[in-house]
Amino acid sequence: MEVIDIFLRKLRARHDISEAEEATMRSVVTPERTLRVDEVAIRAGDELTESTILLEGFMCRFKELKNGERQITELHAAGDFVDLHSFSLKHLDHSIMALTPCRISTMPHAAITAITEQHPHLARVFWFQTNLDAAIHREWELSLGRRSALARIAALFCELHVRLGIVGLTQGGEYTLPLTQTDLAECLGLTQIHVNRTLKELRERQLVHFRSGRVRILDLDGLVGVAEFDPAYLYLAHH
Amino acid sequence: MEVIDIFLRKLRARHDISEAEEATMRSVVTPERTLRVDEVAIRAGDELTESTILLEGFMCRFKELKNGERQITELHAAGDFVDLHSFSLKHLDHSIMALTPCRISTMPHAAITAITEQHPHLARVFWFQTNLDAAIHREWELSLGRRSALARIAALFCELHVRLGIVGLTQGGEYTLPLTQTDLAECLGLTQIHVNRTLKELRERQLVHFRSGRVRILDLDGLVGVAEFDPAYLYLAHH
DNA sequence: CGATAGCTTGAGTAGATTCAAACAGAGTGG
DNA sequence: CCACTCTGTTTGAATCTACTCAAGCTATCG
Repeated sequence: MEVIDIFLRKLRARHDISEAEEATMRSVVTPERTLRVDEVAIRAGDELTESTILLEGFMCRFKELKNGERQITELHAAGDFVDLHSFSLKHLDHSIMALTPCRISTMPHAAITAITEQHPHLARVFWFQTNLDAAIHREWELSLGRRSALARIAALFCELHVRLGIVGLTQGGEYTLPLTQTDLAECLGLTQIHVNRTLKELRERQLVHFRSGRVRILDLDGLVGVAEFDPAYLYLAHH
Repeated sequence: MEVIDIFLRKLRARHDISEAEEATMRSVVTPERTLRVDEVAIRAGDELTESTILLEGFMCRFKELKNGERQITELHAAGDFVDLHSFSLKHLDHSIMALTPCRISTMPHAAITAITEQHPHLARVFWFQTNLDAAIHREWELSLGRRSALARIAALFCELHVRLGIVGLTQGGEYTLPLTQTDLAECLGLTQIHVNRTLKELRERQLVHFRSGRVRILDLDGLVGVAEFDPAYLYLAHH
């Protein structure tokens, strides 16, 4: 499979991308490279001149407090433009790291400038993608601020089920998610221990099974109900 | 004072805006109108054809759970483009309401399309503004997920001190913030009662006073310390 | 086979919530 | 002008969700 196919698949889940636009993007991406587990790809504050496209694996954006506590603010899956926002921000207020081994490619900011000036539609598509990240942030704020631990985990599993489904990374109600319970805890604003207990409850309620890096949804309706999950914030309803 | 001066002041805090760009924006904004307290200006899901600029007062974006619990995901102050993201999203996943009486103006999406195609620099400025909202969302995720109640309130007061300072709405360490404790609770993922107790503690520690809609910072360094507030996420340093 | 990372469980605790009640201030109508 | 109401604030007591500390378990890997 060609390098950035999965990236195009993600864009096409929400937009019509022409052959010409596709060709333009293909022509400006750099050769892929790999990241090790826990490798910090982008450090808060660094001056950036290119944006990263995730082709395989899971990455995350995170912020930290002085005591070492970490909050993951968004999970990234294959196909995501993980730091497109650095194009206009120039440096980031947070860091981005690999949670699993990853393959990535990049798009130089100079190329993005050219694209946005020559392809107004693509400019709006890119802008949309960063707005989508913001929408995910807002949904996570709702989880962190108001959802119970049980609903929080349920909502995260629902979100990933949809997002991974778009790019063909689900098998029915199952998908690979090679994160530790500690990683999940850092997404959810909980402790690893409480995540463990809550996963047990989700399992006992026959809603979802999380084991050795794989999510098996046993009762999607039930899970959606517990989470009060409404996928509207993922903006998939086509235009 | 001219209608959208405060909006331009906010943009100019982070970007150079030319006379021509200013003139273009002035020519496309609609006459101002007012909102009552608690008036929902934009309802989740509505098809939108214009974006709203807040000229005076406080508004918020929020999401709700079925039991009526509400999470405010961002506060908006005078000068903010409260739903610029609706330009590319077309409808929103959340609602936006007035927390105080407000004066607003709007910019039609058709005008924004024209601006972005004819003024590439302004296009990037607008994109930047939505990325700034996302940065604020991320910082709030950190608060909601990892900060204690005390640090959370402190961080919010620090953020507003900076954001209101940009547009000239602070008087030294003081500013007007006509929100109820319930409003604050909905920003912070806490109950009103716990907000009340925590405000008391901030007062007793001589860090900040919040009373009848006014914030008086007594010890800015102390407040910043408690919050671990780093204004980097507000992107004021460079252009 | 020991070392390490990750998962599981138990016991005790703390931070925040719920429920309840009272108080303060602003606005309204008799 | 006072009684009344409404909204918002304050405080107390009891409770609960999630956290901390501690220990043991499991699987993997050199």
